[in-house]
Amino acid sequence: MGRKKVEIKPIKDKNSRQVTFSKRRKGLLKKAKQLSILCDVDVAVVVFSNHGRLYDFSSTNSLVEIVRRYHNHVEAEKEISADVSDTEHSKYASFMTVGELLQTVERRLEEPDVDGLSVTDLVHLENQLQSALMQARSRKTHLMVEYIKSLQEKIAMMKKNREVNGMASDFTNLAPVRMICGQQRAMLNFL
Amino acid sequence: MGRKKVEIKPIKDKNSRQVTFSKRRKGLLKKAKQLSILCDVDVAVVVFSNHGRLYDFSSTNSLVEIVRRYHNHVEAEKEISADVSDTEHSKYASFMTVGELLQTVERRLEEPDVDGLSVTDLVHLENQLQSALMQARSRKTHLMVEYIKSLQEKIAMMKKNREVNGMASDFTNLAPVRMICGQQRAMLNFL
DNA sequence: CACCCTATTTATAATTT
DNA sequence: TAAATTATAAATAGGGT
Repeated sequence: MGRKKVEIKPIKDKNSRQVTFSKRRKGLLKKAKQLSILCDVDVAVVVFSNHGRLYDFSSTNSLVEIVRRYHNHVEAEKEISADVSDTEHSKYASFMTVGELLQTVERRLEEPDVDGLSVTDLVHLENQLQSALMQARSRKTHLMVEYIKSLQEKIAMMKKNREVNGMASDFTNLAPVRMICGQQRAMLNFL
Repeated sequence: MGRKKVEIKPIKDKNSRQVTFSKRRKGLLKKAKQLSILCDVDVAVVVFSNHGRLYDFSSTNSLVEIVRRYHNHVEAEKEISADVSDTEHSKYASFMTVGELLQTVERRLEEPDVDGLSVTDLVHLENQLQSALMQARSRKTHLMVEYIKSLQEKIAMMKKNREVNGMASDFTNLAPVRMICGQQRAMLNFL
């Protein structure tokens, strides 16, 4: 809607792209606000300029709230049938290790290219780093669970030895050692 | 842009509100797509109808990705000065317990009101439930850490007793029991 | 509801300042 | 280089099916 019809394809000219971005971004956020008011619904819009700047609108106080609802929605729809950690693991198993990742980053940052890294490159790197974070998040629960298991085993062995030696123990009436496994573990990961 | 100018205020008539919602939602998502293509930027839009249906657009594969970037952005801007778990705790300390919450929900759901709960009520309940989830999330790390500590203490005591009785032990050369505290704990919560 | 129709308003591309 | 203007394209309100 302007002096002439424009095709919806990437605008090459850097300058007019910036102008269009500014105008249409403003328009989009305005429309979002109108929709939320007119129809009494929750709307969130997030825009990342390719220079990393963030523009957003949210009908509720914080966008985080809508994001949470989105997550709930998505999570609720994917069956919680399988072990969450296993799912996550297979999903991210093919990514680089954190070590490899850091090496890649360092290598890239040393490249003496004209303008350094392209936006596309940076986006790719960011995604790789994010994947590594996902791995870490998944492994957190795994490691804690394993550590707990090893401690439980130690205790079991010590108790056994003690019994063999026929000694009274103050520890037998402590709360029973519950194993953490399966569903419980999936729950921990989910949280 | 229609037969007459409309004020931007909640549409009372249920029917025309639904029609407007449908039209403008479609328009908003279209604009979002155009912006992302024309200006080569990442855009995400999320709309929740007040009947809980979700409509969204994302320029990348998954909206989750943009959400992650949003979180990164926000997290990067708030100083990570204080202990994460303490921050979360104080932030949600005043909310109801999960038990109280469930009672409230049950009570509300039994109300024989005209149309049951109002949208506003449901949104409020949802937020309360979400807050409870946040509490749970924060407590997960806390509980696991406490459990680990108790196991470590048990082991320490057993070792001590054993030494008093002058008995040789296979366990003294096991990996030393490391305490999880402070920064490590904040890190676990963050992940 | 999900379309069509079309008078009008709104958004915005090109142009000027 | 950005801000204001203007001519035109696009979105959509209200009405019908």
